[in-house]
Amino acid sequence: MKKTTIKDIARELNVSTSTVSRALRDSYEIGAETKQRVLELAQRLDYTPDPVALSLLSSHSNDIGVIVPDISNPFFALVIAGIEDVAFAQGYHVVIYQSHDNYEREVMNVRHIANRRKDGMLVSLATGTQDYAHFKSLHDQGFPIVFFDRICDEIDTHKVSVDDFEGAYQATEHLIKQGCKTIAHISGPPNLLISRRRLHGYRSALLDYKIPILEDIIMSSEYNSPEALVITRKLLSGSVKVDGIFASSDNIAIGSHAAITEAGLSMPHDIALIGFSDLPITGLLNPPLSTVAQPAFEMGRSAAELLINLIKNPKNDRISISNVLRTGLVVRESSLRIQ
Amino acid sequence: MKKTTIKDIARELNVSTSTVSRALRDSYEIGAETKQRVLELAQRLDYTPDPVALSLLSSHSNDIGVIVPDISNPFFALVIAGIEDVAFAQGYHVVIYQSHDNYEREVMNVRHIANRRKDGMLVSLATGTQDYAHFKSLHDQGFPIVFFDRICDEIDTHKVSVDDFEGAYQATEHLIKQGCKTIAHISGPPNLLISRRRLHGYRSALLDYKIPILEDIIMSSEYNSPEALVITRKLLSGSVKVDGIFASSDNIAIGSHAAITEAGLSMPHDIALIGFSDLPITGLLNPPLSTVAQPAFEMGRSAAELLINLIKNPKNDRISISNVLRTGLVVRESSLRIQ
DNA sequence: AATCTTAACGCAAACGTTCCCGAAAACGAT
DNA sequence: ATCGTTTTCGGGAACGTTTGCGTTAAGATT
Repeated sequence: MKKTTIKDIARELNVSTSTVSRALRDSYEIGAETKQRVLELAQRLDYTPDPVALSLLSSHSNDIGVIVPDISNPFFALVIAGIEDVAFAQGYHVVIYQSHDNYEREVMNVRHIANRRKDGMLVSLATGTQDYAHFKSLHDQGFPIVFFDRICDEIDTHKVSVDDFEGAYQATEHLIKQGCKTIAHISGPPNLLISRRRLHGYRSALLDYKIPILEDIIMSSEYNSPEALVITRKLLSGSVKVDGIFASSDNIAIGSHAAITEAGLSMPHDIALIGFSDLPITGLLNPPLSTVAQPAFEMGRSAAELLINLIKNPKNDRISISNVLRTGLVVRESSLRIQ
Repeated sequence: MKKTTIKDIARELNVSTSTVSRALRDSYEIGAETKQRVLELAQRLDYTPDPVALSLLSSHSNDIGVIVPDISNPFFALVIAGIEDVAFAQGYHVVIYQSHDNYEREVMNVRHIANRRKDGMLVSLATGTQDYAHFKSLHDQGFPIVFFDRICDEIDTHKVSVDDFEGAYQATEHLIKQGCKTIAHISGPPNLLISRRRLHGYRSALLDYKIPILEDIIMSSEYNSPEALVITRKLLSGSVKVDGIFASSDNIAIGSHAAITEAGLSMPHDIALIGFSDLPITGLLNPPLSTVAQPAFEMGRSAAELLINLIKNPKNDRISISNVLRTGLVVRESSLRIQ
């Protein structure tokens, strides 16, 4: 029971493969009767064109690659859902790759995507990536690339992100307005642009409200809960007594949440806590976690739209669009002191 | 700056493509000097063989496909990590597909995998799947398939799962030993084998301990938190007062956790709660969630090993291995009444 | 010197398609 | 009857590889 090919149909009908090919594509230069017979037999034999052969011939595959650090992060899972939403509608298939925040893996993923003739790629950078040559060379050859969330300034292509500065500013400002006097920040890895921008927003808010910035209570963690738990323990056992924490992501905030509870402190009374992203679980914590909503699904949609546009109009190479999505403050009990 | 092919090398060196091909594969029938020159130029031109052409020729791709309902479920993310672990080491690349618990999507994914000449596939079934024809026909043609976690009895191939019955039995028994008298169960979708097996374990435990089974407090939910939250609300507002809940998965338990907290009830005092899977977040909840540990990573490893073995030895078609992994009870505060 | 090995390489088919060029009928028009 | 037009189709190259088989020239064997 081998897969039926165009040749099988041709042989059976005593016509050439070119005729079959044309008939299947409903070409005008094939007679109505022949067309009919081909279509019928193709139907009966359950013929589907071979994507690999097509790929070899045309140098494209109708699938797009997506590289994310980690699919278990619900934020990325949601972005991917958004990507699939528009890609699917446009007939593209999306192939997911994980870098595991590892530079070498990212390079391998990029190679795989290019070698397999994917039509384009969407990428959110790995924490470890400092060198962008693997993207640069492809981009210079005209390969469509769009960055999202964890973007970089070094490559001139379309990007979609949120206003990290603004979101961080609002979160910090919110804590200030709730009466917090000593607000700590647990940042992400410093080489990630989003980490720096959120840190910047935090600093600016404190500055604007004339609150002294204490470097001792600005810590850094990877974007995951277990490490954030450890870091927060360290923060809480430090010499400075904090009454508010702005975490650079929800995963970090979840770790902090556990550390605060563990230390027997109450939220928001002893410490007000706010995260970043609005992951689905945050509302289910006890107390529910305040956060900055990030339109993950929409980000995926936008990135996919930009990419597909890039694929279909390679000429538009010149102008690079940077789509900056708006964030929204989501206040829940973990930071709500004043009703 | 096109990709360099074997032809480019051949032309440059005034040899035939076959010579280049053989030289690159270090064939004995190529002279030492020629081999040297080819290797050198290939190096300099950064030649890499085209996987698509190879695929067309040899009918395999060195990729394996993985279909899961939802990558944002940390359990599946962990399984995939396990799969990647062994696949990577054996030179295979894993391509991830999501069925979104939708039958049609699953069928599409299967088609895509078969059409792209993937070497094999690993699948955890979608909730909606009742018909297995799309797997059956491929399997009959000798295509390597291994099921994991959400397996089905209808297809005779390798499978990896945990002892759902045993895990559920232990969880229920644990609640009984903690003094719970009225234990509810929130099950998963009934057409999933794992749901039925866990339900069965629950029933058996109650039976063995001579506790009456109340059908009114056996509810069913999809495997996600938001729906479980709603279902649990309904359970709590019912006429039967429960003092223990065994949830069929951690995602369900997280929803129940939120509902219990929301209702002003305390865990484990008013209600003892236990889930299934031991997702990373469960330990960070307040109070921490008891659960049944499921060796997700190991499950992925085992499934991948079975699949790769199947790929490399197509003859072993006959005997189908069912690897049943052991579960482990993880007792945390949400169910710990007796110290 | 005639024949046999062996080493070293080229030809061409094959994988499944598409598509550019013809080319053979059929048909009117002159 | 001759000549352009359509209409309808086939041949073959191309995409990038691998591989079975044929070929050539040198060296070894008798």
